[in-house]
Amino acid sequence: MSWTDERVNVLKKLWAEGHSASQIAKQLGGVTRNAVIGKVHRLGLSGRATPSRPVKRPPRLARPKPRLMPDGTVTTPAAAAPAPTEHARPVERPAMIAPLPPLKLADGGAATILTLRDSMCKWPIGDPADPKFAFCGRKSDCGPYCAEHAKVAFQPARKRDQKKSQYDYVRRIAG
DNA sequence: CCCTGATTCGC
DNA sequence: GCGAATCAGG
Repeated sequence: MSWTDERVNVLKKLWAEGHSASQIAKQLGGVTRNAVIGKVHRLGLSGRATPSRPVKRPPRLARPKPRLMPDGTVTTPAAAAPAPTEHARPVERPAMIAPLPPLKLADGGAATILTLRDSMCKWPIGDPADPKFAFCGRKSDCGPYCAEHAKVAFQPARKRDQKKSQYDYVRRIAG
C-alpha cells in the first residue's frame, strides 16, 4: 500500500480526532502502526493533545544490533554488551532471614548473579554488598522462588487492625 | 503482558 | 519518503 492523497487525508482526520496510531493503521489497512507514526512525523503533525508525554528523553544511542542483510550476511556494528538478561534484583532484603542456606552448586559455590539461571530460586541470601552474597538457587517451578521461599515471599498481607490481631498474633507464635 | 508515541536508519 | 526495529514509558 502507498500513501495516496486519500489515505493521507484519512490519516490526518483520524489523527486529529485523537485515534491512536494502531487504530488508524487498523482502519486504513495494509499498514502497521509504525508506518502510521512514521507518516505522522513526516507530515509534521506529531504533537496533539497528548495526555501522557511530559517526559523528555535524552537522545537515543545508536542501535547496536546485528542486522541480517538480504544476501545473508550479518553485520554487527559493535560488540554489544553481553547483558545476560539478569532480571534478578533483590529489591528489598527480607527482614527475616531465610531458614534455607544457599544451594550448593556443582562447583561447590552458591548461586550468584552470574550463575543464577532462569528456573532457579531468586531468593537473596546475605548482604548484597557482601562478596559472599548469593541466591537460594533451588528449583523455582512456577515463580521466582522455590516452594519454601515462595511461602515467605507471597504471604498474604497482614491485617492492620492491631487491636484485634494482637491476641491472634500471640496465639500464632505460641503455636 | 498489553498498550502508547518517538526515534533511528537501512532501504 | 518509507517503515521495521527499538526505545521509553503508561
